[in-house]
Amino acid sequence: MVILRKLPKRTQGRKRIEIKKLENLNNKQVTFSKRRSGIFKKAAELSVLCGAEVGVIVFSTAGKVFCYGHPNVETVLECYRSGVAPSAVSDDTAGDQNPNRVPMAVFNKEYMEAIKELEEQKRRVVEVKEAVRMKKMVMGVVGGCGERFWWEDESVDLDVLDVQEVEHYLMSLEDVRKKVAARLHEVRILNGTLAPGALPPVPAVHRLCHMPMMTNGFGAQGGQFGGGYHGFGV
Amino acid sequence: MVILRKLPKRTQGRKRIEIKKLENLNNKQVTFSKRRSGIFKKAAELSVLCGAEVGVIVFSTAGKVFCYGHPNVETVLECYRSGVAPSAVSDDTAGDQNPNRVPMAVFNKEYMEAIKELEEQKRRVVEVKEAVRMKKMVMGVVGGCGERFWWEDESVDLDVLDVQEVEHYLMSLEDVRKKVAARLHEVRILNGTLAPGALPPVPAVHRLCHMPMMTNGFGAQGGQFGGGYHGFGV
DNA sequence: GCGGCTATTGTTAGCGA
DNA sequence: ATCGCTAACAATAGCCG
Repeated sequence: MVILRKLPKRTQGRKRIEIKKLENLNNKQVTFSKRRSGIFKKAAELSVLCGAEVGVIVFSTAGKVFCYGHPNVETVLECYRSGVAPSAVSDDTAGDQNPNRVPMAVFNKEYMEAIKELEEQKRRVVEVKEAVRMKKMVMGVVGGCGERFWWEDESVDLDVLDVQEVEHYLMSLEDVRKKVAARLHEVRILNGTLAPGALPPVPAVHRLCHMPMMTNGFGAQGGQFGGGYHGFGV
Repeated sequence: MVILRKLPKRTQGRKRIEIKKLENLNNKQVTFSKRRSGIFKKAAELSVLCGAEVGVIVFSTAGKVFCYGHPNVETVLECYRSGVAPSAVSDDTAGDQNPNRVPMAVFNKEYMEAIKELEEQKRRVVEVKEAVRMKKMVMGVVGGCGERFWWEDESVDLDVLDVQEVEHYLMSLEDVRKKVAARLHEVRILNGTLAPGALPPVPAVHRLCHMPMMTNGFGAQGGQFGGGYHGFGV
């Protein structure tokens, strides 16, 4: 006969806590991390279950920002500011919902965006030129890719890539970054511009307020989920 | 002796559901309402427990907007947009954390803007093409660029290589990498490939900010929370 | 639409590595 | 800071008003 002995509890298990400021720093950080991802998960589920657009922004006391958004944070924020529902812009998965859902509005919205974009292009010409120059330079270290940066290639479509491919893509990106970083270091040293430890000043080259569009590659059109989650670290 | 009889179950209780688009309209609406308030409550708890600033925006498929924010939505959004850390101004509970975060906020703001711009380069290539095509169609005339776009012309001066430009692209590259990493993380979370509590592969974040508050409550029992919640139809 | 009701699933506090 | 574990707690699916 097998004797079953009650094993001593390995943990106390969850305990109820009051909803008040956590004083213990470590505890607070752990809780922040767990609950934050919990909220993001909930947000993702809500967007999938109900076809809702969701945007979540969280600032930690340490000053870090975390955000989640479906289809992506910027789109949701922009829609909030403009008062235009994201669904009117691109999402069309809800065909069963409201078939005659103001197609005109959709058209108008896209049209407006197209016009805006076109106008932006003019101002962007200068920047593109700079990009071309950069390409020439970077190709020296990265290896020629023809007329464009390889990451600008249309064939690079995140939606189609499976996880492994994305991982590879990631590593490649990191690799390129390192190479460029190395190249930059060389240039700076040669120029005597190098300032140890100093963060590079960002030229106020790009200042445009580009209207977020649903064509975003990180959005979710491809799969059943969309949504982007990211934080910005220094 | 008291005889306990098992009463017939009054309800089936909760049932597990798949996280996929709810087809039943009524069901979807109910779920949307319940889960939405659930998220708001979670957000409120997070802000109280961890002193975090949280902003949540939700669009229903019907086009209604609901939001919650601590201290309030606008503040959080403004913070996000500007990259300014309110915590540096008002709340100082985190003084032990990161004394030198204010100057970074300024840097981050410009950095973010620059990054956003580059992030869209890939998409823009396609858009530029379309824009040019549109122009041709609409105007019926075009200043011939041959097979290439004017901005691809070799005559573009390559001699001037500004270090700042290199730095800019370097940072942009890094960000692209982060974005991809974030996307991968998202896919993994939704696929269940990643543990629920897992954090993004990216050293997530930074943008500084912080500043508590809150006004109403959704889960705000006892007026312990502040935070603002409101929705408005479109 | 909202709120109440369970039975059940899902989340997470506390601990350790 | 993240990860796994586990028991306890909290959210909620499906119903009924």
